[in-house]
Amino acid sequence: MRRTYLGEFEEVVLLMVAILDGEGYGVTVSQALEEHTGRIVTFGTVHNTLIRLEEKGFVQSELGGATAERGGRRKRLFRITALGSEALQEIQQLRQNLWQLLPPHTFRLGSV
Amino acid sequence: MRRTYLGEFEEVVLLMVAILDGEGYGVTVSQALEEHTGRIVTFGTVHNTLIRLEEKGFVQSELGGATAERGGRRKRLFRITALGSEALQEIQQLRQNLWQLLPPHTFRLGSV
DNA sequence: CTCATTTGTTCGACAAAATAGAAACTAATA
DNA sequence: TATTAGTTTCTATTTTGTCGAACAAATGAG
Repeated sequence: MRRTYLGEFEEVVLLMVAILDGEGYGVTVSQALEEHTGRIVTFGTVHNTLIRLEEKGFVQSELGGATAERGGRRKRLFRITALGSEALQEIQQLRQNLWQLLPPHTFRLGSV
Repeated sequence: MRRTYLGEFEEVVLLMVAILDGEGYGVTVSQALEEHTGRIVTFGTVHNTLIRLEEKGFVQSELGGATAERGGRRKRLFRITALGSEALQEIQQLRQNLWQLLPPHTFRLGSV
């Protein structure tokens, strides 16, 4: 099946990583996700997705240095790769094109 | 997993159904898909997705009348429902908002 | 110095979606 | 009426999406 596409959730998470611009890790991504999309998911969910994105080469991660804050394990910070932003652009472009092709009445009230 | 979101592929297929404007069924949707996205999938793949979309209430189907063509079983024609077009708009709107938040340098050459 | 607490990460499991391939139907026509 | 082209449906497998809990490290309190 050799898929290379971005899944639905993967895409949103990738977008969040890009938005967080280097400050993204399990916790911040979950928060941003909730804040911007209203979607609530567990860390595990986010982290698994992050790992899968990394396997696909869409993000890169590294352990952050020791924090100054109280307690806490070292963060694994994620950032988007060139491949990742290409994938994002590609899929967005494709959808944009498809939207152009929609018959105008599709979104009139009471279309069904 | 109690999902209500549109999956990645589901969304593209839903878009195709809307574009085909009442003429969409297994074969035409696969063709349109290939034509517009370059993505090649089997009828079975498309049909399964169509059925799932119908279960979710995003499309509606009915059997077409007897064809005049050489043979062939009656077609099951699909069209998008109001709920379907709402879902489409909602997810597109959300992504549009997220794109606004992307830091400008995300798409500069050599960003990684 | 050691240990409970805090803040994170990772693992294991499983449901749903994506996908392929082939079987089963159906109706027009030779 | 047997053939056959055009479609739908069934079955099986891989990926994604999702959760819950186990595990790990840094710090401050005693």
